[in-house]
Amino acid sequence: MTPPPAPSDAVAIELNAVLVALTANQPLVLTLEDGTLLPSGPFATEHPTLQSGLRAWVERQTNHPLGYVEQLYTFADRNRPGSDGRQRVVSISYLGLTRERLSAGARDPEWRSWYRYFPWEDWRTGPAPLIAGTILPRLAPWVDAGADAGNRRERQQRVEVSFGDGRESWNEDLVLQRYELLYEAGLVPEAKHPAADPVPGMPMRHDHRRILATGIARLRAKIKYRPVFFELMPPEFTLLQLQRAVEALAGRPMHKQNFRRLIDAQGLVEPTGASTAEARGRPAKLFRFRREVVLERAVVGSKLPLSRPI
Amino acid sequence: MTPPPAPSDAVAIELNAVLVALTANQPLVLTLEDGTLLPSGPFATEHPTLQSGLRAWVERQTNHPLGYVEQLYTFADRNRPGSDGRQRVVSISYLGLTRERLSAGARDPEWRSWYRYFPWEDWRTGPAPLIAGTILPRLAPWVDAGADAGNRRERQQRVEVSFGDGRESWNEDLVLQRYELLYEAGLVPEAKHPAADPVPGMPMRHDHRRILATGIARLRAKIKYRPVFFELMPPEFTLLQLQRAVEALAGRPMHKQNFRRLIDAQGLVEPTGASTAEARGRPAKLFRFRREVVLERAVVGSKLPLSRPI
DNA sequence: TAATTAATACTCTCAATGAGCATTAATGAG
DNA sequence: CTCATTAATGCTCATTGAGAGTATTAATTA
Repeated sequence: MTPPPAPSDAVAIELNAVLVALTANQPLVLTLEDGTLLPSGPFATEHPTLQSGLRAWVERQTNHPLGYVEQLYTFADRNRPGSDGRQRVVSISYLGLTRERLSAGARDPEWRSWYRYFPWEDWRTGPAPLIAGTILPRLAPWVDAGADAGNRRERQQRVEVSFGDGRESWNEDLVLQRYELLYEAGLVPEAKHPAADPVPGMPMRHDHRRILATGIARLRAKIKYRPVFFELMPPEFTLLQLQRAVEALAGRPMHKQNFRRLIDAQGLVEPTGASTAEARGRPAKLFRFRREVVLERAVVGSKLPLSRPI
Repeated sequence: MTPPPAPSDAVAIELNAVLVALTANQPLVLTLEDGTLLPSGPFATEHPTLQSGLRAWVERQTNHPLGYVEQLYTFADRNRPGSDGRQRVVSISYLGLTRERLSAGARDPEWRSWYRYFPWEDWRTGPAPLIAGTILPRLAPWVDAGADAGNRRERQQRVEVSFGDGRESWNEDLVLQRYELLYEAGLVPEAKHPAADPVPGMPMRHDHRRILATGIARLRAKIKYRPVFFELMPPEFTLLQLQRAVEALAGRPMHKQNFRRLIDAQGLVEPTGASTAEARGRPAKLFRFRREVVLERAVVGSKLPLSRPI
């Protein structure tokens, strides 16, 4: 029962990073090689911890501090191609939020909107037409191709939960489930037996688009109970800019008055006193985040009918 | 910018498991070596994925299927003792839920209540007296020993967020934060410079108590939006047994009527028709879970002021 | 038949959420 | 100077869910 840990066969540790920034209301992710790869590199042994290794490596590359880092997932499911099959790759992926972007217009590395990879995830101007127009019709034959009635029912249910009906009942957190569904149905080029005519959305090499989906899903879930979007904003910003930023991440439009009510109720920001003089109309007041509240906001809501302890 | 992945120096992959079961309203965790270790073992290269490796290994040991598996965290922060310092250990930890327990009364492996390791986490019969009686008084000097006023304020805030005032405002999800706070304050034996007289609660070797805290925290958070406690219950159970099970995990008492209202509203269970004939009074009806709803229940609630997409 | 245990039936309050309508404020273009 | 333009506010309203409490009914066994 207690097998003493022994060295495995040859193993390479690889770090993958989903680095997110925001510019002009677009959620950006750092990519390499013409947008086909996420930044990744070997884990250098001189670093005491994985996070410090990642942080050092990213900051050296981008010349900007990494505001927030969070581990995403560890995969160990593939072998290094070209090796004799015993060289296993363990890839540990991270989500990182950063405020500034690298040299603009660079070709490699390049910041790209994540909606280029997941066009069906952008519901900011209403339901993504891609879903009702293309995805649901393409998924229908896959549902019908289920082995038996039970399998078909299960597939149907998965489609409904992930994509809804294409017009309402959209859950923006299910980014990974949606990608995996399309993968299984062979509708993305990365699939094992891809359809000749995949669904729109740029693919990536290896499992990098899957890792990106994991990162987006994690971030979308996180902003609901922790104000991590702090790390993506400039030091001063208007409330409308903040709203647009959250909308860019969540992929959904928000109700302006309610958004302000919420931000206000949580005491997340304070006015700097200054205003913008952007365009024609009334200038917007500038705000900054109140760093102090970050700690307080560790509180989360519960969905269980708790009793007050006696 | 794109360093080609290369094999690291010698690396050993180790799997750690937090295996949870429930008996007699106690949340149990599988331990080894007189309760000082979590089950762990090397990652065998013949397994295609990490999860299948863990699953196979656990099921071989316990002769019971593993109902639910979830990755917890990957640590790579220590070196194998006795090696030349280049042999790095990457430990990947998992949470697993299982329905049945291994041979009862066995000494090793042994199922133990997790509240032996974290006695302050059990608020089922009211605030854990340990907190107001011992922990808060012992943390006070640590707060006062902060380097400067700002540091002291930050420490004070961390104590308040993690432990509340010891009587109310308890957030049961912050298991890991609380353990880490005690660790930093030197109040657990595992700390780097432990106090001569640590706080009650059984320690573990290496960082295993930390991993256990991570698992408990994850499970407590999860049951609020996904009915994973399915996997811990016998095939048939009464609603009161179910309530006691959830209370055991959450470490808090619940309001009976509201608990039933919630279970009912979600359509999680259906009556089997049978009843128990346990003790004196009215027998309780037996229920079973409706497996069908697991998929549907992927829906989560949002805390952002979303607008209905146009 | 009474004690015992489990299960129900309701009610009430409070806070949060999603939504809508209307109005005020401060600019720059002309 | 005034007017279109953009941003910000002020309110109201309905609905829902959570937390809590009181009282009553049901089915057993000692």
